[in-house]
Amino acid sequence: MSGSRLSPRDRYREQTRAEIKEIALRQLAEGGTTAVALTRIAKEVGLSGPALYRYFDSRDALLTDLIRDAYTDLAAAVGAAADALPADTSPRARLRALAAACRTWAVAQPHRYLLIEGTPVPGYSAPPDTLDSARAVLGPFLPAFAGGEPSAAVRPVAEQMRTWAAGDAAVAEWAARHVPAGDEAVALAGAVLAWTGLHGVIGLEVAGQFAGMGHDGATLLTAQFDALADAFGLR
Amino acid sequence: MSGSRLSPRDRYREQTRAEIKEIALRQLAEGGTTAVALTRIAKEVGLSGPALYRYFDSRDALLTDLIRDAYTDLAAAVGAAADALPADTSPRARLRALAAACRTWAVAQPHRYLLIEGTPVPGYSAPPDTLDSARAVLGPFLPAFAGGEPSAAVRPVAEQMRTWAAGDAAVAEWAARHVPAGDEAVALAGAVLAWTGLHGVIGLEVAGQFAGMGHDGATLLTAQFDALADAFGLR
DNA sequence: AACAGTTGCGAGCAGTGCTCACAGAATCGA
DNA sequence: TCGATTCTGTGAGCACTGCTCGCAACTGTT
Repeated sequence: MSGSRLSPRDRYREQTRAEIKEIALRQLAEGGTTAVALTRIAKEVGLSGPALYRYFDSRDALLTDLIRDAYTDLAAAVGAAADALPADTSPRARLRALAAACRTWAVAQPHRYLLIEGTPVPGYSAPPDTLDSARAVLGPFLPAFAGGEPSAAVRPVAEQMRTWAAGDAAVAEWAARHVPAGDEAVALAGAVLAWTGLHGVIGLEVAGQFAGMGHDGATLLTAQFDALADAFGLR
Repeated sequence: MSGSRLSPRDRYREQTRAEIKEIALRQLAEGGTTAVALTRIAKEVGLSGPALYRYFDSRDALLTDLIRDAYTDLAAAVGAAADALPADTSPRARLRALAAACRTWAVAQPHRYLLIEGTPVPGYSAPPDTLDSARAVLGPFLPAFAGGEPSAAVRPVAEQMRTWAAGDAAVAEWAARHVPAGDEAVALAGAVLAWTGLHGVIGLEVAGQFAGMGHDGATLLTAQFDALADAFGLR
């Protein structure tokens, strides 16, 4: 109970865990989810098969850890982009910047984006903190929509958000932390539409669907978000 | 060389091929792509392991066939929805109807949507006719944007489409078939944005990301497409 | 020095995709 | 009708996967 916060044994343990995850990440980048093979990881790290199970309960546990890491990493990237903006940035410019940050992160490491937002792994069940992570990513988008005046097109969504926030305390608290009172429903609607807009462009681009076509994700994204800003009457 | 268009042998062959695909589809629905196991398919169809390779060159060949089927099926659904519309349908209503048809198809069989638009299978390379299939799905969207007047937000996309169509004859021909001359660039921009809009909502919904949240895909989709119609000045 | 906890290994099980050599049946040509 | 060719199916086998078990060794503490 005295002094040392981490025994040397635990230190070593964390180190090899990190090494395992690093190799797994490389395999993921090279061949997708199914290419993450415990046996090959073990061989590469200098261990032999079953020894890996001393560090991860199962292959799914490893992947879950990678998913969690990817989420927090993406949230950090978006958060950093938000913090880098001057205080007087227009909502429209803010949306553009955040969306671009999101896309840049995803395009730089497609496999990690596919890991968190792509096809769910066959049997896997999402870790409970996934919702929190998703909220952490979308949080910086919320204030951009505060004070927005939704057009007729997106007003039904805002209406739906109102009943959602009323029923889900965690969501209401999350919205309240980013947005002045009264604007929650509109901001939530904006965030959700930003989410789908992001995924629409990034998801297709990352999956390689734009390959050989004459359009790139960047202009599509800014167009999408400019249109979204228009729909919310943002300057 | 006379009469019969299909020898009894070929008939039987096509029949078992269909049976194999049917079972594969069921396995896909139950456990995702990785759950499609040739061995179990063989057992279920009453054959023994290697016999399946008389009908499909490899597991990838089977999946490719399923992908092709899903694409043509989706294209047929969208096409049918387009044909069912009265001639005087407004562009906005047309967009809504087509988007809804697309989503209905996807939500009814999520696994098949994930198969065509989800995470690419590890090593697999898309069949060359995938592009044609994607165009077949999006074709009915094109005429809705003819005569549209793109706002500043989406104008850059239209500009990009112009150079794209100029460089890709197949795309130009495809656009010309659905839209009067002169409107190609705008219509292409609309179609591509419709594509990303569709995938943004449907992809997330089908992947189960909306589970436990207070919003449903239908209102999100119509909102997205209403906003898109606004961005193109459609009535 | 003795004890417990941790870490690692080898063998083994069940499952996967896939290849091979071989046997039987269906089909076609003479 | 007979013979040859093609097609279809089988069992054995290879290499790989995730994962479990029992046993040995090594570490840190008492």
